Amino acid sequence: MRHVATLAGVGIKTVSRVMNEEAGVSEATRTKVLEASRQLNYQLDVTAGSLRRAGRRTLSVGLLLPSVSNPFSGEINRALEDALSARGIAVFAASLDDDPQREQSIIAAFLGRRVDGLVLTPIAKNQSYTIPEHSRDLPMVFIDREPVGVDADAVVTDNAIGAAKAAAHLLAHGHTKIAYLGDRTDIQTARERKRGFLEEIGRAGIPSSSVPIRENLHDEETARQAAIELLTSENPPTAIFSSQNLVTFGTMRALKELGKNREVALVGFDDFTLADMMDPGVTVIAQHPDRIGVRTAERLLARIDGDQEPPRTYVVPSELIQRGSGEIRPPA
Amino acid sequence: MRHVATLAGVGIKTVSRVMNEEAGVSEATRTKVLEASRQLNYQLDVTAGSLRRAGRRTLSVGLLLPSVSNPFSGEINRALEDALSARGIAVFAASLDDDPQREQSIIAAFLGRRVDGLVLTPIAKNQSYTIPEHSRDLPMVFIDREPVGVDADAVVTDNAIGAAKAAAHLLAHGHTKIAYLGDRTDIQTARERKRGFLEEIGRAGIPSSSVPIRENLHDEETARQAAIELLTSENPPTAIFSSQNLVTFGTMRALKELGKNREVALVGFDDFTLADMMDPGVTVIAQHPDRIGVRTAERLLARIDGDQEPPRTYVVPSELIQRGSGEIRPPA
DNA sequence: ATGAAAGCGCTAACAG
DNA sequence: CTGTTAGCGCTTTCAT
Repeated sequence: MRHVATLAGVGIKTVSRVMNEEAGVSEATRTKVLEASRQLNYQLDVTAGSLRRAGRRTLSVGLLLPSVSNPFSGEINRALEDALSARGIAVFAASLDDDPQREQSIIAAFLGRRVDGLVLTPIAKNQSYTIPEHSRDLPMVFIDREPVGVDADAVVTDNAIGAAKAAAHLLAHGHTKIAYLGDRTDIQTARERKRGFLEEIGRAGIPSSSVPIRENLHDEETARQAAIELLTSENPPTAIFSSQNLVTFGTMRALKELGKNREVALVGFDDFTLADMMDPGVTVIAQHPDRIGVRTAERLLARIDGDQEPPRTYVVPSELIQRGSGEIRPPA
Repeated sequence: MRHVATLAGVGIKTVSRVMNEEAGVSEATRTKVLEASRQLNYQLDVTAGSLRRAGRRTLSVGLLLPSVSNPFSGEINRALEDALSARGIAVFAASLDDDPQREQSIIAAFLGRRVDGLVLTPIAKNQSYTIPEHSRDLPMVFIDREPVGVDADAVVTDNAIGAAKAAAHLLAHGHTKIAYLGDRTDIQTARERKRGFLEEIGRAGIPSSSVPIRENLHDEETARQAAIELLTSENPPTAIFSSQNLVTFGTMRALKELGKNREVALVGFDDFTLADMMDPGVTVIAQHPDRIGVRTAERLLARIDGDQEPPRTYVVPSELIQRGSGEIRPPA
């Protein structure tokens, strides 16, 4: 920057003004500076500037995801990127893998980079989210989980309502024996989905004690086994609601293996690629990770910009997508 | 840091040494400093340090992807994260969307953050990759594309060999009329795949002029239409090789619509989730984005560490995965 | 409209 | 083994 100033024959502060597009520079000097910086291939150093910038803004935020390779996370990452890059904010993403220790060190690493904000997406099992005391005033938005011990915004899917929609849909198609296949009970969203599902079943006058429930299914294989057990029991369900993608996949496998994929109805929570290409197409309660990401970005930016409203939780509605599997009727 | 030094009753440099785990600090003072930093919730500022650090390392790298929401990109991103975080290096990822303008501004943004290296993943159509002259000596690794105009390492899949394997597989199952459905011809990898495919066909003594070829298919819908045209022509192919995921999806749709999914063989380039759940399971030439990512990280770190070897291209082998669709035999 | 000086938090270089 | 000084590239503050 000094070099540019010298070459342009102006003070260093003028160069700073031009590079930051601040007002109060005559068009003539602006041109001079721009020309000089072009000649020298000069590029403003964002990080160096952060050292003195008001509020020490680094123009970067940290994003904690289950894994950057997970499709749901990817969508959120992308939506966030789009919203934040428009403001010149870059995002550091990191994968948690449900490992509390990893979580700690990632948060520490992000704090060490003085990020302007944090987005936390603990969709899976992880319980901790121990934000260091001293960074409680860092702008933060939680996704899919109500923050505990921190005052912060959250953006969540209407898990209970979505699950209730699934139940209502199956009930409307004549099912009365609908099984619930769920994720680990220590996951808040899983509990919400179960609650919504059972409440809707209850509203239909069906005692929840008669609902086949299998929980703590954490991967395709355990889900598949649970589904097979259910489906081969003496009084098998005529429909299944699966609370999460991997559980849905496992259930699909079980149905196919047993040749029941066209007999037993299935509604899964969470959409996935090629769901419409399955046999039959899989009816799902779709979340909208893109909208979640957009809303998250909006809240994070508001907080970064000094919004002092009391934190609240924003709900992004889910959507029932009919593709065939959820419209199968029970045998007469 | 000054505060910590004062509290611990030591010089600021000693604190720096402790925080950076440098040698030459007595255990006693080390403990004192650590205790003080704990009391003050002190966390080393990585970016501030970069200002004076040898080589001005920012301990961050930039990653340009087609889109962070694309599964292939996600895998690479993840592998990179794992390898780099072990060295305390954080990664900025950004999505290109095949937009050369966006590419330019992202590179500029990364340079403005003084990243220690760049990984460029231009899997798709994008042609430009105009790296500014002055950053030619920045450590850089290209993925899936030989760098043009820059001396840099590249990590690629064995596209031609993989495609040849697909052709050989179909030939071995008795097919002689195998169609090629390909992506845009301005994409290097697409050309490579076509070449490998046709060469293998040629080796079998089949004139390439008799091979039905449809190219410049850039999404599911155009691929679907092309496949339908081919399959409803007077002399339809008995097998199809699709050069890329979206093309494979479109082809699958076409086959299903025409009720030919169990008659016409299909091998797709690139693996995808639930490929085994299709009817029939889809045989693919799988790439290994994780291995690509690992190798990329290894090269990037080597360059960052000063490796001066002449740049070269590293090939990661693809793998044929049989799932049913590729093992369909032609009608007798 | 422009610039000079100070200093952000840190590390390199050099003392001691 | 430890500390002092200088200065990285920038923005703030305050002059002019």
